[in-house]
Amino acid sequence: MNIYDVSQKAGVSIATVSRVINGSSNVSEKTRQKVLTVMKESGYTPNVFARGLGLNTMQTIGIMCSDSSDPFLANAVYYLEHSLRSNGYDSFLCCTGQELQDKKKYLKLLLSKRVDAIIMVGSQYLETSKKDNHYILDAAKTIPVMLINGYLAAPNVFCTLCDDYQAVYDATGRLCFDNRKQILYLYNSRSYSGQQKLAGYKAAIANAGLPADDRLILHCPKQIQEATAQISAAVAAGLTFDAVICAEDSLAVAAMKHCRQTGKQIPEEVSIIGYNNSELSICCEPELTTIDNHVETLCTTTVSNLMQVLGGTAVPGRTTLSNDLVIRGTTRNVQK
Amino acid sequence: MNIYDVSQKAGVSIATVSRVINGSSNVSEKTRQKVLTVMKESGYTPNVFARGLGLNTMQTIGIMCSDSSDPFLANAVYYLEHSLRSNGYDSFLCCTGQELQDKKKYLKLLLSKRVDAIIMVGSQYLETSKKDNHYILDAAKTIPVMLINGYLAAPNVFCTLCDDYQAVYDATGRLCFDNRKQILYLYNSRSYSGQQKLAGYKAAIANAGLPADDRLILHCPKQIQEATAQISAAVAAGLTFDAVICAEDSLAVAAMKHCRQTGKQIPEEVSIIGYNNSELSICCEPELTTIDNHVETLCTTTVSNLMQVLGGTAVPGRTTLSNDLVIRGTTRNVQK
DNA sequence: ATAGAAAATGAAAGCGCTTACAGAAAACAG
DNA sequence: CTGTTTTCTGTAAGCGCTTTCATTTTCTAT
Repeated sequence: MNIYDVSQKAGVSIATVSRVINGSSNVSEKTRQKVLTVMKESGYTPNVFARGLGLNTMQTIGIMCSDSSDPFLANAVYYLEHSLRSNGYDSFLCCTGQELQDKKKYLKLLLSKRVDAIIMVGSQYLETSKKDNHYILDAAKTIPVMLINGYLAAPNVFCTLCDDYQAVYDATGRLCFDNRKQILYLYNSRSYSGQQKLAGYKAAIANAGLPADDRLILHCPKQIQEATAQISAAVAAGLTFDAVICAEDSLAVAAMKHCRQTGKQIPEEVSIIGYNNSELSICCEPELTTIDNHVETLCTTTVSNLMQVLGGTAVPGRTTLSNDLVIRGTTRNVQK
Repeated sequence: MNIYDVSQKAGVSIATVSRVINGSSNVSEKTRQKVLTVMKESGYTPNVFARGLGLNTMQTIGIMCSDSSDPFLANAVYYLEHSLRSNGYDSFLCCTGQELQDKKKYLKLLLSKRVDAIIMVGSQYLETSKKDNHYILDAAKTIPVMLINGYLAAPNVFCTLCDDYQAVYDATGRLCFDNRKQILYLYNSRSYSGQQKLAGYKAAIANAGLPADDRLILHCPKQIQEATAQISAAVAAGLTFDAVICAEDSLAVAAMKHCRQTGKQIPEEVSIIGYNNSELSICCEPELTTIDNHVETLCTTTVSNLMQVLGGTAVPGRTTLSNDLVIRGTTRNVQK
């Protein structure tokens, strides 16, 4: 069943059928109805390939995500897909992993599939070396690139970020206000947003008049068990702390495990703050105080920006959204 | 840059270039190299639309998944994508949600995109009413449909399942062996695999000579907090138990929360077993004994079956894999 | 060398759709 | 009822690729 068959059944030319399919206004109402009826009755679906060949667009957006088993990213992908769909676009998901080479490969793949734009979710897509970001700029020469939680100033690249600096600054400030003196900072990624978070931490420490102590800044693996071991090793080597702020909820869970294993009471002796307000944060006991970065808003904003870009409307290169601190059971004020 | 340009630069006809692209054997080595060089130098990529038009295939598999934020499904999607990719196929992911209408819509969408096959991951795709599964059979008339964790006997439908019945039977048996007498069963989904699990539970209970008590079978929401509330409500209404076996890890976490809130010691007073061996299971304290259903194997097996189907090799309609019980800290033998 | 078989190549006809252009029908004014 | 617009419809030329079929080149065995 192709457009020709439809045109025959409806007694018109294929051009007219095509016009009906594409909603062209140059079709009389009577003809339109006739064609629509035939299409419905015969269950006709236009061939996407032929359509793509003619229009050179597939109404499809490529989504790149480093790891869909990361809860934050999985959620983001979910919201992105839905938001795109409700705007009439389909999506093409790639789970790229962390390797630069793979990212390049998948990006090329998406370009070869002729997607209309690319959304990269996760700051993992920004390499520390500027030269390594070149593959993104290359893609942006062809189609718009949307970056979630990363920032790259370049033409045709549009970024949506949450204000990680401010969020960590505020959260750390709260720990200081609660009279914590040795605030441990756990992080996993050195990405753009990772740097922002760290900067927020440092600024808050300085602002509270606490000494800057690099031993309190600990890089951890993402996996809970490994991270727990890392913390325990640091403690065995002399590290002490009375609060922890983490760049990810999973690290906060690791910190909680460590505390439980070593008998430190939460929140009496140690306050802990996570990041992402993920499912993990309400699995623990006590439940985790954490920073909510509003994944859904992040995603819908990105898609709405993208729609504007595709529609030819100008959009700022960077859109920043704010976060909230969700207070639960792992933080408490201590009397000095 | 199209195939014509390449053919000109290489001094051959477009037919020859096409043969090189498609790895046809009827090209002399010298010509092949010449063409390959030109393609590389000019960065040429074949246009997928034109290619699809000619070949009527896109080398793309549609993946349907009800909710990519579910850790089990997210993992599955990840493994599926990778496995497909390494077999030269791209994938097209749809997060359909639970609504039958949406599932139908997305399935239609995938068909209209001319995917070469469809993988449905999660038993959510099998409705209790047989008529509601008709949309799957319709799709199977056109392209192969692979079902993960669901079973539907139909031509061109191929199912990969883990042996949920046996897994729950064994796990429940172990609780019996540990002298537990009131084994609570928590489940969320009434899907095919959900039914299998429940049947395994009932059979084990019967086999151990314990009385069948429907009050011990509790349907819970998936969300941890809601599930916890549900359990607490049942307990307030008179429910007692000394062991819990769950159809999902999240329900086990909920059970643990309930126990902690009501002061029941795990595993001294209550044993708990989860399902999926997800990240959740090592977040809790003590860590959760759980059933590992080997997502990765499930996915690679499915893809490998699919490749055979696409290659024209016969494949059984059902492939069943076995599970393992991973013993951690939430189970213990009690002396009677 | 040469007939015959095998391998390599090219010309051209689609694949199903969009769209520029031209022509027909309808609408309108006088 | 004619001449002029305006609206609608059809014809045909692509879009970039695959593939059949015919043709040319190369190889093999005599």
